Amino acid sequence: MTASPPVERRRDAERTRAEILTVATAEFADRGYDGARVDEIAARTSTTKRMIYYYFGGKRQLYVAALESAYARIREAEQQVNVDHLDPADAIRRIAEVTFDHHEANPDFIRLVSIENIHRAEHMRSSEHIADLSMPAIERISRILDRGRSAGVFRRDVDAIDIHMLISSYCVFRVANRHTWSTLFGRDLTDPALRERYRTMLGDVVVEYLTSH
Amino acid sequence: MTASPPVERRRDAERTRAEILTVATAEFADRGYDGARVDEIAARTSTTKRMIYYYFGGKRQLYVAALESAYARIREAEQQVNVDHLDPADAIRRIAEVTFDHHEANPDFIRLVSIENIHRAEHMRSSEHIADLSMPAIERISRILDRGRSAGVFRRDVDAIDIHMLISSYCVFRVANRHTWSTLFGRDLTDPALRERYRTMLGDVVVEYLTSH
Amino acid sequence: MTASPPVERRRDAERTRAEILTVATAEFADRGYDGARVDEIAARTSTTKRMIYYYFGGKRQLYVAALESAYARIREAEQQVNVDHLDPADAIRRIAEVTFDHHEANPDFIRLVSIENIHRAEHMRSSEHIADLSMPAIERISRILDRGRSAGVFRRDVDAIDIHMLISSYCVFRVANRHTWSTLFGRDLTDPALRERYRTMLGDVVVEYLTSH
Amino acid sequence: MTASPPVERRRDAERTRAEILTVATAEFADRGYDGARVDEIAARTSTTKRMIYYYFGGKRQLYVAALESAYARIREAEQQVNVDHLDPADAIRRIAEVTFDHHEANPDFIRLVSIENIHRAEHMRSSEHIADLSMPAIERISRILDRGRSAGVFRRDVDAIDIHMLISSYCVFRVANRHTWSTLFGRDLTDPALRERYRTMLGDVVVEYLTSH
DNA sequence: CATGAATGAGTTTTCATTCAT
DNA sequence: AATGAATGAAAACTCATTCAT
Repeated sequence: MTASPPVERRRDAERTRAEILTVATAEFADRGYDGARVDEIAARTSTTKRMIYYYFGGKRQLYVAALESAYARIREAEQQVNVDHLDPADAIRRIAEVTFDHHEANPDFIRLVSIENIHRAEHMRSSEHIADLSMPAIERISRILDRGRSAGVFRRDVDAIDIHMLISSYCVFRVANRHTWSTLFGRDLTDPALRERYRTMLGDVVVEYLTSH
Repeated sequence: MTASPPVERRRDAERTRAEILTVATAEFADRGYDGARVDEIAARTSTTKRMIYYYFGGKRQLYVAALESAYARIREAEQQVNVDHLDPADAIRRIAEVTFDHHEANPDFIRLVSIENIHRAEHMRSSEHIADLSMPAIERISRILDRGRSAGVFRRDVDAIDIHMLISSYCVFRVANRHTWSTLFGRDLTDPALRERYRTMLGDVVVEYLTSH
Repeated sequence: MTASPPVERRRDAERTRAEILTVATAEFADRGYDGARVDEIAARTSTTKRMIYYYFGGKRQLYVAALESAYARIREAEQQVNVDHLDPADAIRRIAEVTFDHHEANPDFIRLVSIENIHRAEHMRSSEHIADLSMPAIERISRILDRGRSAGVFRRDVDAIDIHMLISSYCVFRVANRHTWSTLFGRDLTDPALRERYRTMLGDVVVEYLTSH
Repeated sequence: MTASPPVERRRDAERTRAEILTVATAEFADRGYDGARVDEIAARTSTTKRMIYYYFGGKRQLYVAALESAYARIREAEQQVNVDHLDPADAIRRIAEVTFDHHEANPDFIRLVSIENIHRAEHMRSSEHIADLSMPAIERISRILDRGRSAGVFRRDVDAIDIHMLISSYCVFRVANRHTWSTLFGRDLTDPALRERYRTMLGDVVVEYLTSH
C-alpha cells in the first residue's frame, strides 16, 4: 500500500550521487584530472569509493559528469538575466558585467574549463549534452547588436560570437591566470579593491569598441 | 685518443641536458604536470631515465626547468621589437599584434602557463629567475602610454599592467581556450582564415579604448 | 483478489528459478566459473541479483546447479535411444553416432565439462546427483558388447567403459578443442561440410577395432 | 675493456623473466586465466609483482607468453622422434605411443590447451608464433600414410590431420577429462596400472582403422 | 658519465555478497 | 517474494625513484 520505501531509497541514491558529484567537482577543479585521486574524493564523502564506480562507472565518467553539471549550473544562471529593457550600450555593458560577476563567483568552473582545454576538450566532445547549452548566450548578444546597429549606436559590424569571446577572454583570464600574473607582475587581479576598476574597464572596452569607428 | 675528453664530455652533457629539456617541455605542455610521464620523456630521448635524475634531480625540478626555459625564450623574443619610432596609437597596436603573433606561434608556452595556473603557480614561485623577465614588457607599454597622454591622443588614464592584461587575455584565450570554444560554438579561433580579423580586432579594441572617453 | 496466491507464487518462483538457471548455464559455459559474473547473469535475467542468492545461495551453488541440470538433460536425451533391435555392429555404430550428434548439439554442455575438469571436478564431486546418471550409458554398451561376443562378431575382449571413452574422446575433442585445432591446422572440425566424414569415421574406428584382431 | 657487466645483468634479467614465466605457466595451468592471480604468481617468485609488468606488460601478455613457451617446448620434444626406419603400421603405432607419452608427461600443457579452448583460442590467435610449430607433426604422419598406401597395408584413404585428431583426441581426453570421468565412472584413466592397456588400445585402434576396410 | 634492472607505495578498478525496506 | 543501494576485500595495474655495475 505504501509506496514510500522505493521513493525514500531513490532519494538516498540521488543524495549519494549528488554528494559524490559535488566533492568530485571540487577535487577535479582543485587538482586537475590526473592530479585528482578517486580515493581522496571518496574520503571526503559520506560513502565509499565503491559507490563512485556504482554510480558513475569510473574516474573518467565521474569527471565528465562533473564537467556537465558545472556547465549546466553556469548556463542556468546566465539565463536569469534580462536586458531587453536597456538601451543597446547599457545592455551590452550589463552582459559584460554579469559575465564578469559569474566568472568571479565560480572560479572552480573556470578551472574545470582550463583543465578541459589542457585535455583538448576530449571529454567535453564525448558529451553531446554540453554544446546545446551555449547558444542562448550568443543569441542574446546577437539581439543587442542588432538593436544597436538599427539604432545607429553600434557602428561596427561585428559578430556576436566575437563579442562573446572578447568579454569571456577578459573575464576568464582575470580568474584563470591570476596566479602567474601575480607572480610576474605583483598584482592580484582578483583583489577586491580592484574589482570595480576591472569591471568598469571591461564595460568601457566593449562599448567603446562597438560605438566607435 | 683525443686530448680533450673533459671538453668533449661537457659538450655531450650539455647536449643531453638540452635534449631532455626539449622533450620534457613538449611532454609537460602536452599532458600537464601530473599527466606527463617520466618514462615517456626518457623514451623520447636518446638517453635513459636515469639521466633525468642525474641532470635535474626529479620530475618536479625538470618541470620547473622546462617552465623557466620556456619563459626565457618568450621574453627574449619579445625584446626584439622596437616601437619607439611609431606614433603612440600605432605603437600600441604594434605591441598588440606582436603579442598576438607570439602567442599564436607558441601554443606550448601558453599550455605551460595554463598548467602552471592550475597549480596556482606554485612551481613558478619557487623560481626567482622568472619574475625578473616580465618587467621590460610593462615598461615598454608604459612609455607608449606616457607618449600618448602627452600627445593628447590617449585620453584615458590607464595603467600599463592593465593594458598588458587586456592584450594578453585576448591572445591567451584565443589559443588556450580554443578547444572548448570550438566544441561549444563551432568556431575554431585559430582558423588561419580568421587570423587577420582577430588580429585587427584586438588592435581596434585596444586603440579605441585608449583614444576614446 | 485471486484465491490461490501461494500457487501463483510458487509458479512464479519456479519460473524465476528456471530463468536464472538457464541464463547462468549459458554464462558459465561461455566464460568459465571464474570468468562468469554474477552481475552479468542477473542483468540477463528479468529479476535481480538478490534472487540468485535467494534461490541458490551463491555463485558456487548456482554453478553446481547449472552443472547438474546440464548433465540431467543430456542423460535424459541419451535414454531415448533404443538399439536392441540392431545387430551388434550396427548397434555400436548407432551409439557412436548418437553420441556424436549429442555432443554436436550441446556445445555448452561440453564446455561445462571442460570447465569442470579444469577445476578437477571439485564441484561435481560435491553433488551426489550426477554420478547416478552415468551408468545406464555404460550398461547399454555392455549389453551390445555381450551380444557381439556371443555372436562372434566382436573378437576383442574389451571393457564397456573403455569403448565409451573411445567414443567420448573423439566426440568431445571435436567440439571442445576445435578452436585451438583450427588455429593450429586451419581446419574447423565442426564445419558442416565435414560432418558426415567425421561421423562415419568414428563408426568405422569403433567397429573395426571391435571386429578385428 | 671488460664487457661483462651488461652481460651479467642481461643474464639476471633473463633469469628473472624465465622464473616468472615458469611460475606463471604453473599458476595459469592450475587455475585458468581468470582464476590465476598476479599476486600469487609474484609471491611464488623471488621478485615482485612489479617485475611481471616490467617484463610482460600485464596479466594477459604473461598468459600468452606462457602459452607460447608451453607449445614451443612440446613441439621441440615431438621433433626428436624418428620413425622412418619402421614399417608403416609400426611407425604410426609409434607415433601414437609417443603422443600418448607426451600427453601423460605434460598434464599442465593439456590444461593450458583446455583453458585456451574455453577462451575460444583468442589469445593463441593473437600470437602468430604458435601456428608455425604444428605442421611438422602433420607432415610426419602424412609420410607414413603415403608409405602405407604404397605398400598396400593402409587400404583406407585418410587425411593426415584426421589421424592426428584421432590420436590427439584419445590422448587429450584421457588426461583432460579424467576428473569428471573418474567421478562419473569410478575409473581413473591415468591410473599407472591401466597405462599399458590404454597405450596398446590406442595403437590398436589406429592401426586397425588404417589397415582394414 | 651511463645503463638496465629493480622496487615500494600508491591508484584505479572489480567482484561476490549483504543490508534495509 | 522481491528490490535497489551499499560494501569490504581483493585484484590489476602504475609511477617516480633508486640500485648495482
